[in-house]
Amino acid sequence: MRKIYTIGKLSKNTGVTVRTLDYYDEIGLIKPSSKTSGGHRLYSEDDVMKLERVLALKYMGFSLEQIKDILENSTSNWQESIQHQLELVKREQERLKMLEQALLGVSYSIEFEGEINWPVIFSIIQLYQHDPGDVLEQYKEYLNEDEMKKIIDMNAANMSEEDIKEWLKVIGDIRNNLHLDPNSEEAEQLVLCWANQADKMFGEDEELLGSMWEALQNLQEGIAFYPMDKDVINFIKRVAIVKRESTNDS
Amino acid sequence: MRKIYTIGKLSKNTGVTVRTLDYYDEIGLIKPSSKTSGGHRLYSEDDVMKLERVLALKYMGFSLEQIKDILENSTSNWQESIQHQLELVKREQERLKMLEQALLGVSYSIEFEGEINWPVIFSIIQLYQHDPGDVLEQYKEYLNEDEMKKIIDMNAANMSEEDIKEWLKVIGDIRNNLHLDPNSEEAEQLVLCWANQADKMFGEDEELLGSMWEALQNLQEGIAFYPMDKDVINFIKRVAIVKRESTNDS
DNA sequence: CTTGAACCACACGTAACGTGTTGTTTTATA
DNA sequence: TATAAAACAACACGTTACGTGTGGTTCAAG
Repeated sequence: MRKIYTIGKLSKNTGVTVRTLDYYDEIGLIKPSSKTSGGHRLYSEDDVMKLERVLALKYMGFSLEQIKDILENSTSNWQESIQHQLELVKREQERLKMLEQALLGVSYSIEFEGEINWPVIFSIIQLYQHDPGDVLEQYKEYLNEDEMKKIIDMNAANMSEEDIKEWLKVIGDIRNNLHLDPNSEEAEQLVLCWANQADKMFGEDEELLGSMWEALQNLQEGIAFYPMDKDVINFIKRVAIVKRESTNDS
Repeated sequence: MRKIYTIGKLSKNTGVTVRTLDYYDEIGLIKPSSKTSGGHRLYSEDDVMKLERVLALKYMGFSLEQIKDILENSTSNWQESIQHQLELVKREQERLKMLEQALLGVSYSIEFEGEINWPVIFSIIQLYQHDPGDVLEQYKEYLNEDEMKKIIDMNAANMSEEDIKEWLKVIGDIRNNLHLDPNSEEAEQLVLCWANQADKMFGEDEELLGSMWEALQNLQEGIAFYPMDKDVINFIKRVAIVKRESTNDS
């Protein structure tokens, strides 16, 4: 009752294309165990089993060369191979997480600026090109471990879609009005909005806000808290100084 | 003060290989804006800017063809492209999550069976080849919405590494002793261990355990709760029946 | 024995370059 | 200014896992 399949039947049964079987034969991965006198390939059930194993390993992300190696060398260390694959998968997941964040950032940036702002995009990408832990590395002079953790958590989970949009809108408004006189009403209004939003995000943790602000001020370039760049920070600083002075005067 | 770069200088400044710039020139993505009389390529600052944009888009996961299209057609819809990329990234993340689970499953399987058990591997892969929601689809006759959710949560988070290993060990033990007489002491002991572990996992929710058990019994093939297959389930069932009868007898 | 379907073998194409070769241009040094 | 060294251009082939297409051959049904 041993079944024998022609390449076409095998293809239909497994969903693998004839060309693929052709290729596997060509690279010596799955050679049919017999042939007709005319040269047509005949696959035994053993061959079918091997094909299924190949497909399983392929699904697991191994290359055909690795699969060949694994199936031929019975001495090969399975656990090692699989742990290696797991490592790769985990790294790729990390990369994709970063990438998703970056894409979201770019999307927000376009939505709120109305056009492509390349420097911002570069900054975002630069920001996400390293590990998530490394992103805050630049602030380590100003923030302690505890504060860093809080900020990471805040970025990841605590902020809702709405919060993010609000935050971006506020900063977008500031970016569009960098030319405003720091003494003007409008400028003060903008910074007030910003301060409110910042308070909302940082909650009651005034100390954290203070440390963060100090860190931001000393930033040389790049963006800090997503779309805030040096220009925005300087604008806020200028307006704040003006306000403090006028408060002192009165 | 307009700077002009030879291909080598540009390569050093941007970290892009000469061959890559060569290729970008060849496919018309970045053509140098001038050349020396001898035919050497000279890149202007505009070219450098374009290169940086290309690199940014490449990081975002676009193909060179898409990039060409995006940069050439200023009418192109950025948001659409980025949302599309986001979709791709999310799908890929889903896939990798599944893959990670499958690899973990295979790893556990090898660890506890000591060798490669291909049917188990096939089952695992089959199990994770669909959406996570679809996995439990086959039980929908026996489980209600609520119960399904509980099980999904349990699989994902509630089980620690230790729990999983315990669970696998228990089932591995049963698999290795399927030949035991259902009346024997050893068999009873094995099933007792299994029941304890199941209780631990399902907590006090006896009802859920009941529904699940019913679902498992009616399973035709494949694996249900990771490494439990029909053989294991039948073994447990047989032992349980023997035990119940002997309890009734006494 | 014919005919249509299945099959084999071969070739070229894909994406984004890496690697290597040969011949030419530029640059630095004597 | 002559020459050697470095940089460069242009081309070709290789990579992965097949898809697509072609022409000739074999198989299975009638």
